[in-house]
Amino acid sequence: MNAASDQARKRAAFLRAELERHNYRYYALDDPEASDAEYDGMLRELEKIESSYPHLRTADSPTQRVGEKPLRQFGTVVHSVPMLSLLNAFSESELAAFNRRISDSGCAGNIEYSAEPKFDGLAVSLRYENGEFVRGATRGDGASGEDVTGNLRTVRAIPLRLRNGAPSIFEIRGEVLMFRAEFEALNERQRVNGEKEFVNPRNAAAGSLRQLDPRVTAVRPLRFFAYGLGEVVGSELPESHSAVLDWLAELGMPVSVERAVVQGLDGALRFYRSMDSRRARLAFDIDGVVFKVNSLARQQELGFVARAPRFAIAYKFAAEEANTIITAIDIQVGRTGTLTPVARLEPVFVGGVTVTNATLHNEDEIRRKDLWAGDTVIVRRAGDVIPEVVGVAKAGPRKPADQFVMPSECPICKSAVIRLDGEAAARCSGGLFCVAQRKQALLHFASRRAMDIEGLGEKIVDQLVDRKLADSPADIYQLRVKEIALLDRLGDKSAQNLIDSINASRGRPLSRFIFALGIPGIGEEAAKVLARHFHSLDSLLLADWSAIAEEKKSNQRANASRKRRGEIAAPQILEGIGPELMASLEKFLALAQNREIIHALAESTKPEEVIAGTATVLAGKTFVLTGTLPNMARDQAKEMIESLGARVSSSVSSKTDFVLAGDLSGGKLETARALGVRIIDESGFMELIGKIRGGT
DNA sequence: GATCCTCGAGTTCC
DNA sequence: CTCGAGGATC
Repeated sequence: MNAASDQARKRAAFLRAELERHNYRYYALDDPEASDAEYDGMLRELEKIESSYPHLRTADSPTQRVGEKPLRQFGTVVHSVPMLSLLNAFSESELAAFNRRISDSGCAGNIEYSAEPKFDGLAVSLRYENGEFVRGATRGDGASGEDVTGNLRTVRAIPLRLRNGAPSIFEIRGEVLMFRAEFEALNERQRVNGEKEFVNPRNAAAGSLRQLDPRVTAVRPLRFFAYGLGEVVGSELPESHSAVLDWLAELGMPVSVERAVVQGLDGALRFYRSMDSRRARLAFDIDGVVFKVNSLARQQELGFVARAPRFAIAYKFAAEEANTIITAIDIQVGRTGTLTPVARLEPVFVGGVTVTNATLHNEDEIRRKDLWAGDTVIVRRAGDVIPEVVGVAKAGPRKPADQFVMPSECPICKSAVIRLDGEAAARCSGGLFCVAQRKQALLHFASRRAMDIEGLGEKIVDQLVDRKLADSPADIYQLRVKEIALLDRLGDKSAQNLIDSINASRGRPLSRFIFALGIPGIGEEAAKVLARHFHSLDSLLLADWSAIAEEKKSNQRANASRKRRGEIAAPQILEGIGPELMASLEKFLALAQNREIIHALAESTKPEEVIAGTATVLAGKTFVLTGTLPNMARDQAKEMIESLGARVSSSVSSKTDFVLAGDLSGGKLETARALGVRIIDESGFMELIGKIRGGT
């Protein structure tokens, strides 16, 4: 090796070490030593050396952070140790309950917790082999995520090489996020370049990390903080979680300086309050704090529930509230003619998004909260998603016209508005005469759970109805490519796609067809019951409702006496369909207009009739689903359960046999725990059905 | 007649 | 997700 090359090698090694040291000071210690210009100077010098002596270029060189070639799509990484989710607490009493559960499991005195802020970013896993960063992945469903190594390589807060003493295999779990100030600056650049701005730092971080082109990620100001470990080979673990964090910091990982060790519930509450009050002054968004039992030995004893550790909890901050002005209270007309008042709001940024509309449910609700147009109101995002008007912060001018009055005629079709005694909702009496109801009926017909016609959304339905191309669902099947292609923003290609999906919807199961008709009170469940009972559309149309009502009554009486004698009850006729729903069916099916539509639809769609015969492996069991399952869609799970003869219900009660949980928190789980209902996760479910199938 | 359980309907934003 | 109302049950 010649002298020049040897010198270059030394210089390159020096520059690399210096650059990583500056990254460390900047991102991990928040104590920069070099100026940006000095840093850039060193980086350019290193690039020059590496281009003159390509063999000196190493994978962990800071020059490799600029971003590789764009990918077609991300690969999948199976996490060697699953990335779990956390139990949540939303109130002091829930946190106290968590603390009590830990004490009750045999822990005398105050429990020591490691406390950290809960970053509002994206969880990722970083894998280091012999100290070198080799792979990074998103959390995904916890079991496997997307391979975003190329993107994470560009994040300067993530060391490409750990300091000496790193275990041979070392997986670090942490959060990728964006600082608020850097997010603002990014948005400013986006604005200047005429590109789309991001709503909040979280979305910006998520969007940047999921870029297929790492060169884009490279110019986004992403940060990283570590908070835990995955797979570790080649080293003993420290005794406590706080020691793990200290260890990560020593190895050069950014770890939040806000971390602390607290004693017992009181200490935890103090930490929570202090973070809550300092929240606005932090450089980044947090949505709560996380407490973990500090002793790793105790953690191991406590183990896991479903997919969350029992030793940790996220105590979330109360939903953020904001004040804004109601500019107007409008009326929306639903599928069944329900008139729903909606508050139009002066756009306000709350809970991470800009809110402009909020439902006010009904007239009584408006009276109860005493809302007038022009009032300044408090808005929050209830249950994390749906905007809710909490109440009046300051009354507006309140001119007589500002008070909400439910109109006496439908704002769309001018038909009379009727509010039945004891009902909360006011309804337009126009039926299919009302354009709004016709449009909603079409949308419902095409919706995913009904006939599932992809591409037939609001925009298209509006135009089809306004241009008199379709009045009822039956007309959809008569549409021609030529007609659709004339609609705004639709060419021949999209028109053909729409026709294809309309054709694909022919022959759907009878239950979907019945549901799609949109008979008041007949939802998915009732539609299934009807399909199973009548088997065909013809027999449903011929049904003699008063006879069925009679038969049902006598069946119920017979069952009651069987029960008294301790016998097993016979299956109930049309279970869940009582007098009201029968009346609704009778009325709907008697209308000549509806019958015409149904006959025309039956002609073009030929719904698949139901052949009797049911599986019974899980007969009589009731399941409730909650959260997202790692490997199957909710609907899939539901179908599977039903095909095995069990029922899927939407809320947990003492009659529930199993709660199949994907996530680890939420009302359904709380109820299930309180009632002692068995909670299983996806793998538990697979085991269960395997066992039952195998055992019978 | 009361109570518990379930389902249906409406809803927001990206 | 939440509310309200219908249905089942005692």
